[in-house]
Amino acid sequence: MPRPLSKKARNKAIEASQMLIAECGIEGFTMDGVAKLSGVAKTTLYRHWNSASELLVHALDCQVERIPTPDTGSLPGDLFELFSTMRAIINQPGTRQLFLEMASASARDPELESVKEAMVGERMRPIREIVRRAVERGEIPETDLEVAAVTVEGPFVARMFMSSEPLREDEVRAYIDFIARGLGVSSPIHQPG
Amino acid sequence: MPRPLSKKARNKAIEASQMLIAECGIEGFTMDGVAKLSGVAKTTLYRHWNSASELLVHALDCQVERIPTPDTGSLPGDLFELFSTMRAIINQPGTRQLFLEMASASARDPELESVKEAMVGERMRPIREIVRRAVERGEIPETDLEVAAVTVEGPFVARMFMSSEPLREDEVRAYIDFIARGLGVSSPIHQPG
Amino acid sequence: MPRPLSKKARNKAIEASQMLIAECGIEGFTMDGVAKLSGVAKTTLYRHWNSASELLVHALDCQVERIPTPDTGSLPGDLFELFSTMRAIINQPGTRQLFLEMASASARDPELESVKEAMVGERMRPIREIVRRAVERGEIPETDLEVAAVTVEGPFVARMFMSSEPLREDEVRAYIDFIARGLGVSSPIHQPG
Amino acid sequence: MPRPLSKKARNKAIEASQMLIAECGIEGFTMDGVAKLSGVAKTTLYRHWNSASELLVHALDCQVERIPTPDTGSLPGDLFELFSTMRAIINQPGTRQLFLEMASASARDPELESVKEAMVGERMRPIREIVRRAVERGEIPETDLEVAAVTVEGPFVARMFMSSEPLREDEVRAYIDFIARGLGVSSPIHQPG
DNA sequence: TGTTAAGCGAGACGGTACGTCGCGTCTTAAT
DNA sequence: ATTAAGACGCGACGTACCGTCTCGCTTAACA
Repeated sequence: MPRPLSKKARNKAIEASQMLIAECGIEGFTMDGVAKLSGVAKTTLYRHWNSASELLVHALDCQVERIPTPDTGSLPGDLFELFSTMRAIINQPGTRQLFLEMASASARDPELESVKEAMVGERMRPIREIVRRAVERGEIPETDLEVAAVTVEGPFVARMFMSSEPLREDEVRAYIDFIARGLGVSSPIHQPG
Repeated sequence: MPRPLSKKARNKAIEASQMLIAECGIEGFTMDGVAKLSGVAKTTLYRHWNSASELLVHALDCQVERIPTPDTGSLPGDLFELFSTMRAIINQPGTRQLFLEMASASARDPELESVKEAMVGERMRPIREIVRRAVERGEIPETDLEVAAVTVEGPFVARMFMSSEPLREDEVRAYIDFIARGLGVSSPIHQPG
Repeated sequence: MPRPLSKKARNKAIEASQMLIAECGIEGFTMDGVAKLSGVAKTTLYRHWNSASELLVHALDCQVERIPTPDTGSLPGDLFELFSTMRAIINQPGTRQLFLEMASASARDPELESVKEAMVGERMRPIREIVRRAVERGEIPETDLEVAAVTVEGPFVARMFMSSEPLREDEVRAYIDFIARGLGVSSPIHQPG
Repeated sequence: MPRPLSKKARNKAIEASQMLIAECGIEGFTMDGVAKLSGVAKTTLYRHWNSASELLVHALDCQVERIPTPDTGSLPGDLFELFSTMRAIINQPGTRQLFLEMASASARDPELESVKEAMVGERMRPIREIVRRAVERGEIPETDLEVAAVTVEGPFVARMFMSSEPLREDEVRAYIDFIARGLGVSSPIHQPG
């Protein structure tokens, strides 16, 4: 019966958060700052998000684009398509920070686990889908989808985790070659030179 | 010309820092905390390190475990050996969190980047060595060592990133199977079915 | 033409206010608290009273106990009777605190002055009456009733102000002896020694 | 060994508090306000005083002058002297508030009890002294000093408690007459018109 | 006997102050 | 002259009430 949490306040807050992050970096992100910049009262911010880092994560999350699941008919094709998109996104400023931020925040605060779950799930959904279809097509042997998803995304996650350098296309190709072989796919796409 | 900065204070501070990190995580690391725990005055801490994160970095840096590089004669054997050690380390309570926090902290604070680099590098060194030897033995075709290291590490990093469940041995085996195939190894240690 | 402000809500609010004050003191009195405890919406509270202190005042005002004026035929007898009742009230847990908080709150907030006036007035009325009758009986010389009331009340107020110890009966007797002499009464009820 | 709480900060804070109270009333007294006005950090304020009301009480306390103990040779004389001074002080703005504030604060917070004790004790010391000397001189019969002090100050405390009107000289005279008779002193000072 | 304007519950909202925590600097006394 | 101890200015944190607002729902007086 009462008013629901207003989308207006919510959006103003998120927008202000993103502006603040853009201007001052993650370091400069502040609840007081967001409140002042957005015109949304601090109290209200805390009504919508439980902590500063929760809003931070959310604001970053909203900046990251959704990835469509490609369907080229072959596993390597799908992977190449997917990771090309992914590469563009990962190389956007802030994306890497989002993932790392979120990972550590959720490790610290169990309440954030579900948020992370959703975010990670959303990002990893296409991979699972691609692998599932490849199995259905008989392109690769039956596998535990979960393990497969982890192995497929593995190199990308590791790369992101370890280096802040932008991901190059040739790296993507190399990873896909590797993954395809690992999954036992018949014809890798590898096109040298 | 007066007394130089004392090593005693320095060591007490580092030790206390490590204890604090172990107990409370990176989040719980505090100059006041270190001062109180170590008995070294805050003034002194700032004389030795210029900021909180500098000391944090240093303390973590001193803590990076040297993982011995196994040498069983076969790539899968080496990997299994290595990741068994790794698994023990990763499954220690707090390790996962430390890694994740490290990651996000370093994304925020460029000063931390160097330590993360060191921690990551230390983990990567044995992998590079193992792959290099496998190539020398003719067990696998020539590869870019850097890419290989990332692909090998990949599933483990991704697993750690995604799930807080302890890593099981059978998962390690599955990942190694996958990696071995991905690297083009002739005879994997373990055939499914 | 529409519906008038409902007495039901009004009464629930007042009752809840009194409960809140009884439990948490004036300090603990809160519009949110009253709303929650009474089930009356904050909106409604503000429709009935213009501010928190207005409701507080009203609730306290409704609570002022009517102390019966004793009539034993002698001034000391009347006083003893009156202050025995008073003693019982003052020694109730919370009463002292309520009075003191009332006093300071009214010093801060002029809106509360009127309630305090009411509370004080109600306490003074029997005293004035008792003294008036004593004068009529010729028991004591003519006096300014206002001054007399203050002097009679004096020791009890001061006692309450200074000490949180419960008021003992022998103290009451001592004060009454003193007061009776001060008022010039012929035969005190109680000779020391 | 470390720096003691600095008197400079302390004094600046008290002064600012008094200015704030003078300008905005007790209602307008605020820790943030004091911090801003004084240039003393809020943290430091809380290092010196445990709460806003503790500083408030202290600041008010510092505004109240110390009362010298008169020694005219007779009880009524001493009382008249004392209460004339007292009257001047009580009629100063803030004094009444101080007493009431302090009383309720100490009733609420046991930690303040000692502060109140000190303040009240300081104020009541002259009364006890005066009565003690009157007993020594044989001017009045032996009495329990504590009870005597309460009865003497009674009317004044009650007056202060009950009314915010300034205390008039004729009231003081009336109270002293009353007190003198109550204590059984031989020759009241009463000088009609 | 509807109609309808107001009362009502729930609680979100913009504010302001609270009291706490960590940072990095400073001051003091004691080695 | 370095140290231990810790006070200091700063500024963010997350919480508590305030008094206002916006919702649907209910209800009593009028038409």
